[in-house]
Amino acid sequence: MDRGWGLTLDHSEFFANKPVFDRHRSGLAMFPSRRGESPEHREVDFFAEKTKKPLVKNEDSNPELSATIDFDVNIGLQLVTANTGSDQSTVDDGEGKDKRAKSELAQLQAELERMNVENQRLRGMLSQVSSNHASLKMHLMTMMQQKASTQEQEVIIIIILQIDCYRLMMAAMLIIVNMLLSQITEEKKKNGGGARQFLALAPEQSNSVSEERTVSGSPQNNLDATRSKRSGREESPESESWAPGAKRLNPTNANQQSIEATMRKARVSVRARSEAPMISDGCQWRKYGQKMAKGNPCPRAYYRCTMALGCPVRKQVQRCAEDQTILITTYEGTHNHPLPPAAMAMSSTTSAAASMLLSGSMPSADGLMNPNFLPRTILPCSSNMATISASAPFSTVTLDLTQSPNALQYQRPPPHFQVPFPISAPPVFGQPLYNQPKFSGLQMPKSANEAPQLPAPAQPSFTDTVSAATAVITADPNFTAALAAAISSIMANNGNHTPSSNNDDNNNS
DNA sequence: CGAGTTTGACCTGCGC
DNA sequence: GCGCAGGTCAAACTCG
Repeated sequence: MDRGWGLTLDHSEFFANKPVFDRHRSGLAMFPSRRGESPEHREVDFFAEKTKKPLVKNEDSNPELSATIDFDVNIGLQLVTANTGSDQSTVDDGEGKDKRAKSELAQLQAELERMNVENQRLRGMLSQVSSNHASLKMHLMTMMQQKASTQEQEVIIIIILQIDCYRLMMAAMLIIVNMLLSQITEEKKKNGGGARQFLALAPEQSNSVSEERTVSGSPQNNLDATRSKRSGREESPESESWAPGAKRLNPTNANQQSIEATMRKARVSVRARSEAPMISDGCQWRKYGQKMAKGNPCPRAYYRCTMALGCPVRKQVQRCAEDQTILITTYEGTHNHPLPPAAMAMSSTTSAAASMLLSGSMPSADGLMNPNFLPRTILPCSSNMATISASAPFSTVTLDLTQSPNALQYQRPPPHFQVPFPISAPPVFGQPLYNQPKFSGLQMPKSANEAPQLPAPAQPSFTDTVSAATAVITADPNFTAALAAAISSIMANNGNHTPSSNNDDNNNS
């Protein structure tokens, strides 16, 4: 069955005042599935109301600018990735299987062609957006420095930042298409059955494939069986999520556990400078072990979440061997309980990143999720800021928050490191940018009536300031989390068109 | 006394 | 099969 992938970037919702860390609300809101709407609503006019207005008075004189402003993007991909109709194939006889396999193959080929087309389109669009973005930005800055009033300057700053954000979101979409494309190509190479293997990765799918994989006596199963013998704790229902190798063959559990087994393999590593022994991420942790790791004089500490009984989330904390001021925190698993606001962003980031890896079908995702691709694609203008990388064999997404030289000077200096989570005021997408606490460095006015405090000569130049503000956004874990959550929402939407039945972690993140 | 930490032992996976 | 490294367990310990 086809499922609307919902890669529609609705302008009004994009600016809606919604927290972006709630995948049910904001994540989906950022990329709502609009299957019932008319085609014109599926189109994205990036700067429809905001920038087509004559905020820039002489835009007509700049063809590049006009081109940018009139840039329409239709990203309603209509990608077909689900296979609810073929779920019963595993119980069919051989002939039925053949027919079904051929049908699926044909479907995949058609899908591949469609995605190739979309991929090319998106690449072209991204290239055009990037190019136009640069010239528009330069043009705006020139204007601002020359003749704009202070109020216009304020508006221009916001426009510039929003343009940056749009561009980043578009890059993220391109990544998604690339990932799917890569997956399908890979599975096609492997031939027939692989298609369903890929499709089965999505949550709430039919159980046949996952069940097969779970039933097989994997080493993980043996491990868990052994552990269950050793410790009664692991046999509690809550603990089964942490022991993903299924002990029972209940189809739903088997499927869920198979997914969780994969999720468990996905890790999210956060690198941040901190003098504190552990970053404060809003969760309660209990240390359960410590080990000396090879090649690192600093011990690695093992923590598990104690906010709920049987919460499967664990984390490892270790200082970087090369630079011991850098604290590396690696998260694993998804919380099975409500989180305090302070913990939501990190949880959202980790679960979203895990979802990215999950839907990326590790082996085939290597080409796309290599350490260079994501940073350059998602954060082309701030590659030295927050970076995301994926590395084999542990499928780890790394958020590197350590290299944030100038821009982060504008943030408040953290006396005790804490990942900042102004949940009620998510950056970029929800509220006016100048209301964001992070923008204190910009010295923006609190309201439009106030005269903005222009940078004094002794302060950084305006160009620096805008770059800094942009960098702050992109380096902000909230932005990263928002972006990851958005991607994750799309992934989840792809695999499951009944959001109400989605994973529990959606409620928590 | 309960909750959290420490630490040595144990188990598993993996490379040789 | 063996040894190594990573990960986990659980008894002993500490602290409020």
